Amino acid sequence: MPELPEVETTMRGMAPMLRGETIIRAEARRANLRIEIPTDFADRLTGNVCERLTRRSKYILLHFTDGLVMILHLGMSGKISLYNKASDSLPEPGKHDHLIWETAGGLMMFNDPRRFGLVTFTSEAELPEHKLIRHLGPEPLSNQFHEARLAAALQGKRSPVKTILLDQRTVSGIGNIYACEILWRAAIHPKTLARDIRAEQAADIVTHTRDVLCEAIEAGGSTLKDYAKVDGELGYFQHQFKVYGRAGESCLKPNCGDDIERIVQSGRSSFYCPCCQPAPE
DNA sequence: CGGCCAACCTGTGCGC
DNA sequence: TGCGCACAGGTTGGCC
Repeated sequence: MPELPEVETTMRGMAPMLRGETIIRAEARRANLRIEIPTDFADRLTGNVCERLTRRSKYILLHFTDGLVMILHLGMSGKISLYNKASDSLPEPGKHDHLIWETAGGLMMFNDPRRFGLVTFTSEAELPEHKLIRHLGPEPLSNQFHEARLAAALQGKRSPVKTILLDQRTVSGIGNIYACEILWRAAIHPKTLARDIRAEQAADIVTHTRDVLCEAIEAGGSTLKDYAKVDGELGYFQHQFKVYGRAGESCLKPNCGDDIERIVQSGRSSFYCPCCQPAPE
């Protein structure tokens, strides 16, 4: 489900309830998600103090004072629910609430119907070389992601440019929705072969990647304000997409208005404007 | 190595 | 109302 902006928003939403707080109770309500849930899930967390939260690509990282790092991925359908003990009524966990952890002031649940999400542990020292982390490419909002780097990744590749953007080794955190949004903004057809992308187009992709992700994070941040008062469900927020999911509707570029089309590329939907993003020969 | 596809799961919405 | 199918925002292992 969530791509970088949703994961960032989720992490920011969790932080106030967790930062500097001791986990007083934790529970794993099933043995596995996409991978096995550590059997010592509750033991490793209980009594531990969460020092800070960070995000790497689509992974949320909880850093504890004893050097433990909890790696959380929301998969396709993962959500975090937050409950403030002072103001919210605490619910009974439902069918898809797989993980629960609690501080003095709050309770959090990880809900994931499709179970493509995961939770695992590592240590601060081993984190950079962790199997799930080490292959990840640059963060799209960091200065490690730039035109030359993208151009190098596109160089000579026969895959469509969209496939390269979805490859987390190229740049980490872009998913199907934002790949569509980026290519629409950059006026590049999703089927364009990576090797045919010109230098200025690569530069456009970098710019539009930053813009669209930043705008979405801002939109998520404003959603968060509404959540602050009530029982919160993090991991999903309504953002206005310009092209994703708009098949048959009008292109929103000024003076265009052509109908958005949907095609399938390696099993995933791509949405594009046939006028603004002309097909490669 | 490059590139494609199935597989992992459940839920939802649609056409008949 | 029920049934079957298509589809959903991620990742990875296996195959050619």
